[in-house]
This record gives sequence, C-alpha cells and structure tokens, in this order.
Amino acid sequence: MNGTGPLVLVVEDEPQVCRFLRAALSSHGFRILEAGTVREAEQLATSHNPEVYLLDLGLPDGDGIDLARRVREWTHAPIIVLSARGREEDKVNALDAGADDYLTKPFGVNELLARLRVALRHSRAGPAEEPVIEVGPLRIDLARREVRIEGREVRLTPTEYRLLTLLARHAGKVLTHRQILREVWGPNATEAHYVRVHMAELRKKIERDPARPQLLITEPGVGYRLRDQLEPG
Amino acid sequence: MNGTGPLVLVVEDEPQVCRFLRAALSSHGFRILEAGTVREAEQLATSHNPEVYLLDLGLPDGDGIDLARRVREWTHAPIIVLSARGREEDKVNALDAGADDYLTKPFGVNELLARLRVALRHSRAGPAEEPVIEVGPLRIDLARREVRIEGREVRLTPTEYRLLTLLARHAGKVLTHRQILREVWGPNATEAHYVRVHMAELRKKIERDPARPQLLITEPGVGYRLRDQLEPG
DNA sequence: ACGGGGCATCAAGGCGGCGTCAAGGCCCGG
DNA sequence: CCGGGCCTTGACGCCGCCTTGATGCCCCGT
Repeated sequence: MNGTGPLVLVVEDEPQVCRFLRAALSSHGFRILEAGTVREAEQLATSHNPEVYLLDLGLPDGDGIDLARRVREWTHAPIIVLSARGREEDKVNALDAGADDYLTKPFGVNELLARLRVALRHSRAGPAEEPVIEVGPLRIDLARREVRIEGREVRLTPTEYRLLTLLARHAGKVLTHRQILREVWGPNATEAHYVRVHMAELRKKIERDPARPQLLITEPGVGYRLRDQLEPG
Repeated sequence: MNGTGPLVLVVEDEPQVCRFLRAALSSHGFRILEAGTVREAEQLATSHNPEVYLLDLGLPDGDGIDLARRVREWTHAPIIVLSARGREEDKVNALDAGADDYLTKPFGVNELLARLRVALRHSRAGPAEEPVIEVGPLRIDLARREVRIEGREVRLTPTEYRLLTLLARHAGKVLTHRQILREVWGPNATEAHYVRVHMAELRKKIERDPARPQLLITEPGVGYRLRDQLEPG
C-alpha cells in the first residue's frame, strides 16, 4: 500500500516515535520520507517537495522552529508540529513561525490522521480534473456520463453505457462473451443473446454504417473488441 | 477598538466563557458576533458571513458538529472548535465534519490567538472565493441562502434548497440517486421516491416548462444532473 | 450441395422507472 | 389551541428500456 497517497516528510530523531509514525502513516496509504536532522530535512524537502510535513521540535543539530520558518519561505505545504513541550509559549512560537497545527505528545493515531486530513483538505482546494476516456473518435466523460462521437453527443441507455465503458476501459483488447455478460449483467447471466441485441443498438448509435462496424469489432467465436486505432481496410 | 479587525462568530452558551472570549478578542481588534444556540448561530452566520467561527460543542438546542457541517456546506471560513470534551473520538468527529482546529478547555488566551492567526492566514492566502454559484440562468447566493432564476427570486423549502445546491456544486456532472439520498436525507435513506417528488417541486419553481426540463435533467436509470451549458435541441 | 452454428436484425410484450397528484401528519409560530 | 407550511407516503398512468422469440444471413464442415 505504498506509492498512492500523499507524500509526507517526517522529521523526527527518536527511533521509537519514528516507527510509530511509519506504521500509522503507511497503513493509511501515505508515502513517507524520513529525516532525523535539520540538514537531512532541508535536503529532502527541496528535492522531493512533500505535500505535508510532520515536524518534531528539539532536533540534534538545530531548532525545528527555524526549519519551519525556512520551509515556509518557499512553500505553503502544511506543517504539523509534534512536540513533547506543552507550554503555551512553545505552541505560539511554532504557530507564528509558520506551523499550521501543533500536537502535544502523547497523542492518538486517529487525532493525528484527522488533523492530517484537515491539512490536506486545505492544500487541495483546487478543482480536480474529470476522468475522461478517449478512444479513436469516441470521448467518454465518466463524471458527466456523457458520450461524444466526433464531437456529437449521443444518448445511451444504461445498458448501452455500461457496455461501451466496459469495452472502452479495455480498448483494443478482446473481451469474451462470458466477460461481458459477467460485467454488465452480473455473475449469474448466461444468455449470450443479450450481448448481441444491445451491441446492435450501440452500433446504430455510434457507427457510421452499422452494417459495417469500424469501432465495435466482432471477433467470431470469441467476443467483441473496441478498436483503438485506425487499421487498414 | 471595535470595527477594524476580522469578524468572528462566537457560538457559546456559558456566560462565563463568553465574557472571557469577548475580552480576549475585542482587546485584539476582532469584531464579535455572539450566539448561544444553533438557531441563532445559523441566522447570524448567513446574515453576516463572518470570517472565522469559534464553536463550542454541546449547545442547548443541538449539536455543534452538525452546525459545523452545515456551515461548511456554503463557506470555507475557518471553524475552530472549543470544547471541554477531550476524547480523541470527539476531536476526530469534529475535524472530519469540517472543523479546522480543536482546542480542549481549558486553554490559554495566547494559544487561542495564535491558532486564530493561523486560521486567518489560511483563509486569506487563497483567492477569497465568493459564496455564490452561477449555473446558466441560475444564481445561488449561499451566504444569503437566496436563489434567483433570470434575476427573479424564488422561494425554496429547505429540502429543495439542499437538493439544488447539491446539484449546483456538481454542475454538469451526474449524481446518482444514491448520492443524492445520502447527501440530502442522510446515510440511511433508501426511499428513491423522495427524490422524484422533490425534484418535481423544484422543477415547478425553476423551469420554464416543468414538463420539458431544460436545467434539471433526468438521466434514466442513473440519477439527475444540472445542465451547465446550453445544448442544441 | 446441404445442414448447422454463430451472428445480426426486427418486433412484440412486460415491467420497472419516472412524473404527477393528493391526502395525511408533523412541527412551528401566532 | 389553531393554522399554515412542509415532508412523507400512497396511488396511478405513461413511457422507455430490457427481455424474448422469430427470422434470415454468412461461414464452415461434411
């Protein structure tokens, strides 16, 4: 479960806390960078540009507060301070130096994760892009559930839409009758005739000449395939 | 020293804490709104659109968590929860409901002020987004809870308003029946009929010809979507 | 040449989704 | 205590989609 989630830089010199954080974070999909000193932390920060920082104070070669201040000079990535010092003055100094949150040890895993979610919620305010599949002249916008062929919009019934998206997600590859039936009609479906009827409907809507398909290709005796590039003929 | 600084809405029912907060905030230039109940808080929030919220849990007429969730539906203004409950579960719930920070009572004035500075630093960093959604001829002012169609104001019931804002926040995208039910009627709702009835009411109010919808489009077998661009036909 | 299996097409029918109307109950304000 | 607004719930009719069967074609093997 490594390689998908946000990249977090953990700056911490106590091995025990390190292990604790590593377990908590990696089990929730985060990718982790670790630094034990201010020097290491700055190198990793500039080279990898992590999405969020977990910062212990009291490092062997300098103060975490200064590190926070320097990091804040070139990025708005959230910084969460983890510290054994619970004095109010320490918190105020860290927060005013650029930290976004301050947790006093000991703290629970769930609180840490919740505060991480808050931090990431802030930094990801930007709009996310929509997933779109493009195959030849076809364009399928999954979020809008909109299908266009050469720019023109086509209305599809639920079954036709499921058929087409299934084929499009495996563009170029042959899907057997059995695979198609299981994906579109559920694991118990057996009537291969369903596929033929709905494939004909689909061809009426997206093929120039439904009698001579250029996109929805029949593979006799095997299944169907959505052509993903022009072929001779 | 009133009239210059950021407007903060204090939601708190204990008079003693109220006095404490009032003194701490006003002496640092904040302008203050006070509410002792969820009801009051929502009225003041929508009418004055404060820059930041200080929210006590355990109010006489409802849960502060729900208040946070509802406020978060139409603004990104920071919410700082102040609570005597120190359990980790309480913190996680509040933060996941939309709160940006959580202070356990008792806390120091300086820490509160420092965390307020962090919150304001965040909200002023990004482009101050207006709490207004415009989709085609529709204009929804979330702070005023006001809906206009081609300039004319329309009165919506609470359910209709939630339906419309849900669709508007995902303008153009298809929302499934399940998504709509979960967002508007809560995670346990199953009656798809609710959606149909209220969608019909909504159409009566915002469609020119409710029998031929141009805005609230039905996606048969899937759900609904709010059209965000003109289409031929 | 003939027969059979796989495939395409068409049409009929049933069924479920959808829109509409209306009655009943709940909550809140007067 | 009464009244109005709103949500829920049920009934009903329509339309569209899926299913299902019939028919014919093409390709192949015999």
